[in-house]
Amino acid sequence: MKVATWNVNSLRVRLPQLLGWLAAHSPDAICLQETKCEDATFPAAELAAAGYCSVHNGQRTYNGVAILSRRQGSGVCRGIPRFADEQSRVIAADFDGVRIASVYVPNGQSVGSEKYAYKLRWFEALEAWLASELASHPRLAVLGDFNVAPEDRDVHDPAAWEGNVLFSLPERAALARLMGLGFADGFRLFDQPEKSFTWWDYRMGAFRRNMGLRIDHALLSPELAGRLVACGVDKAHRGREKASDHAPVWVEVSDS
DNA sequence: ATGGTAGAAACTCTA
Repeated sequence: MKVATWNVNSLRVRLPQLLGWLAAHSPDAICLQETKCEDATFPAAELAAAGYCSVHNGQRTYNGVAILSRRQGSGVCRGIPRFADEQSRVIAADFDGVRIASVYVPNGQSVGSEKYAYKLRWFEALEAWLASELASHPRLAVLGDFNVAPEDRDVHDPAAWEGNVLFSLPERAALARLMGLGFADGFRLFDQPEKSFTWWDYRMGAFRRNMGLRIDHALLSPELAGRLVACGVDKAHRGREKASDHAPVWVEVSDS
């Protein structure tokens, strides 16, 4: 079973690239973030024509998460239960005995801002929810844009980023606590190229200079981690025309 | 030096 995650930065703008990626990689499921559209304008028909079912938690202009899948999901959950949030940042569903969650953690804007405080509160709610999800779903995969680089090696220039949003210690601690529930970082279960990132700013020629951060992650419950056979980043996408500022990340889980 | 670019939407916000 191949599962991917991709912050598409507008689904309608990125639909041609998404359809191309699905045709080339044929994932069983893909988690999307920043669809930036309401459910009413979600391109379900075009995706169905490409062979994918979809579930969406959308909103106008900002945010928006979805899961596309070869087979129909069940038990769809929109948002973090019992956490009041006007922003559409979570959707989860069951696919052939695997619980998949697509998450879009708040960016946080800048350390000390109101949006940063919201990000830290949001992480606490996510952690509490995922603790109960882990207890009820042994095969749980949480994929998405976490907007946090976990370690120095996940940042092109850790000294320059130290203390900045996406790499500040409170954010890294929040992600570490969440991982402490028992999740594995799928990317680090395998040898990876040095300076592997998943996001590069559109500005200042950041991609050309590989000035990136690894902030998109695939977290696996212990049972799924034990079945993981590969994980990678499709960096090639980021160099193409009309690319998202994020590259797709994918994991391959053994079916047996 | 607080820049630069992309997207949605509506003359500005978010990332």
